[in-house]
Amino acid sequence: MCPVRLTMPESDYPDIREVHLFAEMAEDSFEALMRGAYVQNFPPQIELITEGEPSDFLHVLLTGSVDLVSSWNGRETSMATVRPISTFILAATIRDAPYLMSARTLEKSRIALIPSQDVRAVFADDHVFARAIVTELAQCYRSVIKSQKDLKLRTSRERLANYLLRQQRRAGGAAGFDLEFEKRRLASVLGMTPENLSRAFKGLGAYGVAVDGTRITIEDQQDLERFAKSDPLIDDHTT
Amino acid sequence: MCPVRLTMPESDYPDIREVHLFAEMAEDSFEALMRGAYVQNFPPQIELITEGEPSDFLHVLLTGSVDLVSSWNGRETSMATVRPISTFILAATIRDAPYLMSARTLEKSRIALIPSQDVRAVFADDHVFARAIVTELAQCYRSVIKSQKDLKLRTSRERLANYLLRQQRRAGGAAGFDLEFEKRRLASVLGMTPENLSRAFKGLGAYGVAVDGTRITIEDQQDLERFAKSDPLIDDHTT
DNA sequence: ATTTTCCGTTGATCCAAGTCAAGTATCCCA
DNA sequence: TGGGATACTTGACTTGGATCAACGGAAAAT
Repeated sequence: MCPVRLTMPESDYPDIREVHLFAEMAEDSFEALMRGAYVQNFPPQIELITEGEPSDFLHVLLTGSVDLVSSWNGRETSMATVRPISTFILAATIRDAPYLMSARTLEKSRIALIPSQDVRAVFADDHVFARAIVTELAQCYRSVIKSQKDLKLRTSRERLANYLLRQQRRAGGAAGFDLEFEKRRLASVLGMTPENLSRAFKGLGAYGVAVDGTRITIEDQQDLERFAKSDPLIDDHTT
Repeated sequence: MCPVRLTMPESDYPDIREVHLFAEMAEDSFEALMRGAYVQNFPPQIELITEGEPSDFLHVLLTGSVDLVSSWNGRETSMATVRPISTFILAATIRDAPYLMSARTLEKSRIALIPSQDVRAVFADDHVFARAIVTELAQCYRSVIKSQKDLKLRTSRERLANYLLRQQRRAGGAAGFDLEFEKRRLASVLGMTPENLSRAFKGLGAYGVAVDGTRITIEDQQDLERFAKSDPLIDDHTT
């Protein structure tokens, strides 16, 4: 059960380099970051960081998946899911402020930990890295705004319809595809209860959505699109 | 009715310098920014920028107030209210991406417009400015996350209770204070209808909240706080 | 002063979504 | 292979919040 801690093997460097944040930076700044970094393997369902605690490391998810959740007054909600390869809790690292979300592994995950102070030091040194951080943060900001609009402007059924279309696209665009995670978490991400998600799926049956376990088939693409009314200013998470 | 456009008078420099974003940067970078900048006076209820359009200027609100709203499928919601002196739509400027929100003056407002390309140019040149942008963006990001948690984890009455406590604090902490804007917009900010806001206020009467027009009096501070269960990870917008 | 307009409140009703409870399916593991 | 979790679904019910319509009051306009 106990995670194994080791210094970063150089074989991981290329993977990390692929992340936007580190792609363009100078080689020696990159190595300065990597020197202080660790890699750890975590089992599923481990709480990596806890809401409210101070942030000491920038995390880079190499393999596996991580759920970012927040809670208040006994309620809990899933804010986002992190997939490889990408960083998380960059904003807390930068501001040296407490985490606003807890992070929990969903499956066995391999995660690189870069000391926050190193990130800040290299930031001051390397223009290109600074620029990348700004771009990344602006991107994160815009993503949350989109998700906020989704929440405030749409009903749960509309959110699900748009989610399915986005997921379909990510899966390659075919009529049939699989959900990327279990329904209870999908419900939480979409801001509803599992029971309601079931009913929302059923409600979308009228627009040609067929569900079999985690397998989704969109039988009438146009009909669903007409219902969903996707909008790049909400649903396109690449800009 | 027509806004008057003029190059930035130097008398405005000190005001803008006060904004975190510009406070620490080198004098000549600051002046490089100001040289290309304009100041305009706008009447109330003018749409300054429109959701979906490309972003050409970073805006700095000098006096007045601006509402940031988003809409979809005929519905509209208020995402935030900007108060002087602060910038808005920084993320769109940085990413050179379309606005995700429209901006509309609420009252007569004086606004500085800094060409986005100048911001990006000075950014590359001035470490300190780059650092300030990162800090600002991280702050914005964390603000939206907090607001997202507020929305997903609380009922409308709980959101109102916490809003009142925040507003009370901002107004100096006395038991009596004024709402900073009209109720219909407050409703939209809190993600509910005006009718429901009325009822939420009435519901908070049981916890010692008295309402007279825009004047709020918190008669039993402890009782309201017990109900609101404020949490710095949601309600403290300074970290 | 009187009309107009707009904001806020209230009541009645409706709809979406959460809750509770039970039942089914599936997967894991002994 | 047979429990025993656990996830998912379904139904009945409750609740929160939206909608619609009407009304009161204050400010602006005539």
